[in-house]
Amino acid sequence: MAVENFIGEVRVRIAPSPTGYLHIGTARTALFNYLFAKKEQGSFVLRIEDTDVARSNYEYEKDLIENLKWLGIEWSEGPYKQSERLAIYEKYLKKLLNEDKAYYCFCSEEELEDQRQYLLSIGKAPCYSGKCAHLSQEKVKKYCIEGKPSVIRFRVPAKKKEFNDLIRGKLEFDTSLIGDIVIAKNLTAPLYNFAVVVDDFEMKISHIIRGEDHISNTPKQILIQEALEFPRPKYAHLPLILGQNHSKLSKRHGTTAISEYRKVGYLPEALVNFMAFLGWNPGTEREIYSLASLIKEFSLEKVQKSGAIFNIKRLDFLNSFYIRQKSLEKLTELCLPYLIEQGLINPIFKSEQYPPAYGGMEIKQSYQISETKEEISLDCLQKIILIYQERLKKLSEISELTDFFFKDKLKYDRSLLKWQEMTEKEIIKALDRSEKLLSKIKPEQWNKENLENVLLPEAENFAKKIKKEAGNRGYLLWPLRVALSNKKASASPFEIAEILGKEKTIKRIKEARELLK
RNA sequence: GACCCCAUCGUCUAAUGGUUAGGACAUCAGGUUUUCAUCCUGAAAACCGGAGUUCGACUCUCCGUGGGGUCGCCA
Repeated sequence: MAVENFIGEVRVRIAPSPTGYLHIGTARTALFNYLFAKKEQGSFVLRIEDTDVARSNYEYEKDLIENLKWLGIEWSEGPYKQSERLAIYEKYLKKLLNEDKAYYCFCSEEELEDQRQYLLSIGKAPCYSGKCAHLSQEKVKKYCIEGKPSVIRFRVPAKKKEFNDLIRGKLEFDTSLIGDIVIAKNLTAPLYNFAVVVDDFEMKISHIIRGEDHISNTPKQILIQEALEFPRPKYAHLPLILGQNHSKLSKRHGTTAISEYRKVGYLPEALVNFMAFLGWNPGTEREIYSLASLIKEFSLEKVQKSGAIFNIKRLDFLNSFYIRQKSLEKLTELCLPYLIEQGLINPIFKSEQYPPAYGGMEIKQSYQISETKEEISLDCLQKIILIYQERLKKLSEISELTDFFFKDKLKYDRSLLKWQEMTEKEIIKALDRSEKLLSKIKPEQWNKENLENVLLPEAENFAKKIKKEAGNRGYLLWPLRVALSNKKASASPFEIAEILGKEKTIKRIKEARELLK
C-alpha cells in the first residue's frame, strides 16, 4: 500500500476533545498513532481540541494527559491547545471570507431545525438551503451593524470527490449532498471541521489515523483543504470498537473510561496488548505483546476493516497473565494501595535516629493491621500477595481475597466448615486432630513444608478412619482451611498457616470449634 | 430516510484461487488439587445468501441480505 511510498517525515497526531474522560476508543486511536509514528520513526503530536468552550473542562484535559502517560503512550510534541491558537484560525477564516469561499449566514437555529426536519421527512439529505449564500454586501454589513446573530459557512463545491484510505482503499463521495457547512461561530470561535484542517496543515501532519466515525467528515475537510490550498495528508480510518450489541462502544455498554479500568486494577500492559488486538493483529499466532514489541510489528496493512467487539473476558485473561508475570516486589507495590483503601492495613512511619554523621534521621515506612494495630512487615505482606498472585484477575480483588489475614476474629456460618457429607461431630474431630498435630510443631519449624509433612499423611489416615475413604484429604483439610480463611475458596491451609503463624492458627482452630458447640 | 463503510467459530482473528478452514479468549469434559486458581490433555464451535469468473473459490466480480457509521452553531 501507499504507506511505504510516503516520502518525507511521518507526523501523526491524536486530537481528543476534553469533554469526557479518556475513552478506550480514543486511547486505542492514540495507541495506533503512537505505534505508527514509532515504527516509521516519525513524530506524534498531542493536540487538545477544546474549541467547544462550553463543554471543555480542565479536569478532563488532565485525565486525558495523565492516562495516556499511564498507558505509556508518549507524544513527542504538544500538548497544543486549540483555544490558544485562535489567531491562526482567524487568519484563515478571513482568507476564506475575502476570497468568497465562505460567507456569513444569519439564519436562526429554529429556522434551520425546521428545514432539517422537513428535508428528513421527505427522505432527502438534510443540508443547508443556501439561503444566505448570496446576500449582498450591503445587507451583510447592515445585519452585522444591527448585531444580528450569525455564523460563518463554507461554500461547499458540488462535485464528486474521492480519496484513498490506507485501510479501505478508494472512497467516493458526492459533495452536493453535504450543503454549505458552518465552520465557525464567529472569527474567534472556529468549529471542528475547520480547526482540524488548519491545525493538521500548520502542524504538518502527514497521516491522519482516526476512527471510522470520521469517514464522512473527510470529504468536508478535504474541500476546506483545497479551498485553502493545503496539501492533502494521507488518511487511515480505523474500525470502531463496538459494544456487546454491535453498536459503537458507549457508556451504556459499561465502563469506557481508561481511568476506571485503572482504578479497578487493570495493568497498562494488559490494556495496551488488548487494545492493539482490537482491529489489528500481527498475522502470526503470537498474542502477547508489549508496547515495545508492538512497535516492531505494527503496520497499517494489518489493520482490520470491520468493527471489533469489546470483550472484557479477554482483557481479564490478559490482565491476569500480566499480573502473573510481575515480580513479587512490583506486584506488592501495586496491591498495597487497595488494601489500604479498604482499610485493612495502614501505612505507618517510623523514624530512626542516627548520629548526625550518618545523616541524622531516617524515616522508614512500615504497615500495621488496621484492626489490631499490630505491625506487619513488608516481607509478610509479600508472602500474602504471592499466594494470591495466580488467582488475581484485577488488582482490586486482592482485598476481598486476603481480608482474613487482617482480621482479628472471623465471621462465617458453621455450615461452611463441612466437607462433603461430614457430620458436626466429625468436623470437631477433624479440627481437634489438626490442632493437636499443629501444636506439636515448634515455632521455629513453622513453615509450609513442615506443615505439609505433618498434615498430609494424617489427612490420608483421617479419611480412612472417618469414612473408610482413602485419599479424600478434604475431611481433615477443608475444615482447617475454612477455619483459617472463612472462605469457600482460598489458598491452601499450609500456605495460610505459615503466614498466620502458630499462635493465630491455633486460635482460629479453637474459634471454629467454639462455633460448633 | 439519504450517503458511506463492513461481513470466517459466541468473541478477537489466520488464510490473499487448491488447507482435514489454523490460533487465542470464552464454554464444556478429563487430569493434577481439600477448595479456588494455576498448569496439562481433549471436545464442541465459523466461511451471510444467490448468481457469475475459473479446471478449482472463504479468497475475484455483481446482486441481494444483514450489521454499523454519519447526517449539529459537538468533536
